[in-house]
This record gives sequence, structure tokens and C-alpha cells, in this order.
Amino acid sequence: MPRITKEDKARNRQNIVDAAGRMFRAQGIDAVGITELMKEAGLTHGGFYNHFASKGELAAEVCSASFAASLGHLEQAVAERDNAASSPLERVVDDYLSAAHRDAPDGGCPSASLVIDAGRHDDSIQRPYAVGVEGYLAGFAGEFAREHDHETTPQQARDRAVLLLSQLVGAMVLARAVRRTQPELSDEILQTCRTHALD
Amino acid sequence: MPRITKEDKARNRQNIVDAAGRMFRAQGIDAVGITELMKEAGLTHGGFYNHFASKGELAAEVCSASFAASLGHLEQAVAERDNAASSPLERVVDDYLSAAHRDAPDGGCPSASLVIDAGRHDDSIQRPYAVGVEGYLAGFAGEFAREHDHETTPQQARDRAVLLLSQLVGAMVLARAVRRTQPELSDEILQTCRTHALD
DNA sequence: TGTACATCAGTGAACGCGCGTTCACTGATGTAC
DNA sequence: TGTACATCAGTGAACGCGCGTTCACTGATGTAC
Repeated sequence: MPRITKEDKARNRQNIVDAAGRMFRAQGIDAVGITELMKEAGLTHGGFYNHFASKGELAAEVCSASFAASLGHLEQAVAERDNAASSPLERVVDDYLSAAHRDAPDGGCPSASLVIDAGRHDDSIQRPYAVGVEGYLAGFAGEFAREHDHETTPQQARDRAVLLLSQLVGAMVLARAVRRTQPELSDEILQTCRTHALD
Repeated sequence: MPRITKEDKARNRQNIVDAAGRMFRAQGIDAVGITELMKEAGLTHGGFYNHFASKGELAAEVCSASFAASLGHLEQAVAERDNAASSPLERVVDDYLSAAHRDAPDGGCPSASLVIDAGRHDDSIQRPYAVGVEGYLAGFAGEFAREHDHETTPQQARDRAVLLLSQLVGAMVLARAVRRTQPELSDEILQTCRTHALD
């Protein structure tokens, strides 16, 4: 059957990145094998190395791509500022700390789903992770500065961004960690933090 | 050389649990092999199953034991209440969000170091994890109730406990995740949250 | 208390398995003329 | 535009490796008399 057109190759590569984006976030990088990953992308395992030099190289790209997609959602909320009753940050918090986000880590925020992987793997993964975190902080700080206008110094906006991201990530990983055996506790964590995250 | 005395067997078992407590928290459960674990405990791998039916059974016990030790630290801070200038919760926050705790996960809070493992493994691990989290929340809530005395309802104390634990865990996992490639960001996260966690 | 024997913790080779990665092969695509 | 050939993406068997777990063996401990 092969050889394939350039367009097909590019599409296959994108399918691998997309599948890995979902699977790495849902199961963790180490828990996903090349064989099942390629199967999910509609291919067989041997072809993996036509696209990536190693699994780690893919993981680094996936980390960047996942953050880019997530930050896109944030920017979208900001862009829709004037159309909605609640502020962008309020909507971001509500979406972030929703049961839907908890139960679908495969499409969710990589700050939460890859946070342990970033700490334990190569710098080649930790670096794009840290860049993504900075992106979130910059986005949040910008919103804090805008919402509170002249009352808030840049330093205060930055501090609030750090506090908010820590709160969101902590609540999400905890809610996921107890979801199956203590669903009420999991819900409580989300709800309490949703209510008070912007206090 | 074997057979060994009962006391030696008990000591060996404890050595395995202790070694696993350190290694699982530092590297994650899946990243630690039975062979290196037993080596760290001063034994060879074959004897593992004289003590535990499976790796998962050990992991569940280790999770409980790590929480018990960590909660002991919390209770100790509470017991020393009257001897110190700062309140127990202030001291807990300062210790929790210290660079020392970030850099030594092997002896630190399992809420943070096992949070992803709990979400991804068996219920046999998730259950003791959730119990441990409840223990932390109860301890924090008790302190909030005590510090603010009659001004705080039990529900408010509980909410504050949930917010505080989420904040602590989120800040710690994020600080660890970016520690190597962005040490200033890692320090900033700890310091900002240390300053404002009890606001 | 002393002796004879059963127990069983530790050892290390071996099991099957899945991992990341490599490789010979296929055949349609891309390209040079 | 048409033809001849080189390229190379996909396939699936195979590589070495480390994993969790099992097992036959050893010999000091624990126990029954």
C-alpha cells in the first residue's frame, strides 16, 4: 500500500500528536505504549519513528501543543468578555473546576494532567511545561490587571495569578485523586474552590 | 544463612515499607521496581512475596503509613501551639511550602507526591489516599475553628480547610514540576503562596 | 534442658510479558529525463 | 505529457531489556518430645 502522499503523511503525524495529547493527559506519559498510541492514531507501531526520533520527543511536542490548545480556550473566554454576564476569569474558574473537566482530563488543562510527568521526566518535557505555566500566569495576571483596573499593581496581579493557578491545579488533581472512592469529597473540593477561588 | 528470627523478619518488613515510602513518594509507584526497592531495603527481590501478596498491596500500606507520619507532623505543630510566636497553621504552611519540602518529596506530604498515583491506580490505593486527605482536612478545619473561635462556623472552617489543602498541594506540585528548568518560577510559586495562603 | 525435625525467610535463576526501538521488506509516490 | 526509477511511509517480525511474579533450594530458627 505505501508509499503515501505528503498530505497523508502530515495527517498521520497530526493524528499521532492528537492521540498522544489525549492519552498522555488521561493516563500519563509512561502508561501509554507506542503500540496502543499508534493504534489509536490508526497506524501500526513500526512507523512511529518515521515521524519522531523518540517517545520523549513526541512527549515534548505534545506538551507544547496541549498548552497551546488550552491557552486558546483562555483567550477565547477573554475575547468574549463583553458578551457575557460574568467576567472572563469567573467563566474560566467555573469551567476549570467543573465535573466535566475533572472527568475528561484527556481534553483538559495540561497544567494539571502533566504536572507530575513534568517533574519526573527530562528537561525536554519540563521546559515546554514551564513555558505553558508561564503562559497561564501571564493570561491570568493580564485579566486581574484589567478587571481591577488602576487599583491593582502589576505585582499584585501576578501574585493573584500564581495563587489562582495553584488553587485550580491543586483542586483539580485532588478531585481526580479521590473521584472513584469518595465522589462526594471530590465534588466538594471542586465546588468549594469554585465558589471561593476569586475571593 | 536463613532462616531468620521473627524480630528480624519484622524489621525486614518495616525496612521494605520505609524504603517504599521514600521511593514511591520521590519517583512514583510505577517508576520503582521490586528489585531496586528490595535492594534499598537491604534484601534481594525474591523475598518480597514473603511479606506482601503484590506490589499493589505494599503500595496501599505505604500510602496509609505515609499519611499517618505526615499527619503526625501536623498534630505535633498543633501540640506546640503555645510555645511559639506563630500559630500552628502558619507554621504548617511555612513548612509545607518550603524549598526543603519541595526538594525532598521522599519524606514529604503524600497528598502532593501520590496525588496522581491515587487517581490512576487501583481503588486499593485511592481509598487510603482519600482517607489521608480527609485526615488533613479534619486537622485543618479543627485549627481554623479553634483559631477564629466563635466567629467561624464549622462549615466555614471546613471550606477554609479545603481551600488551604488545594492551595498547598497545587503550589507544591507546580513548584516541583518547574523546579529544574525554571527555579525562579518554582521559588516564586512557593513564596507567593506561603505569603497569602491564609489570607 | 537436650535432641530431632519441621518450618519458612532469604536467595537468585527463571517465567511470561510488554516496553521502546530497529530493521528488512513492500509498493505507491515523487521525480528526472 | 509519458516513462523509468529512486525514494520513503507504512508494515510487522524481531531486538534487548526490565518489569512483576514464581519457584527450587538453603540452612538457621522454632518446636515437639
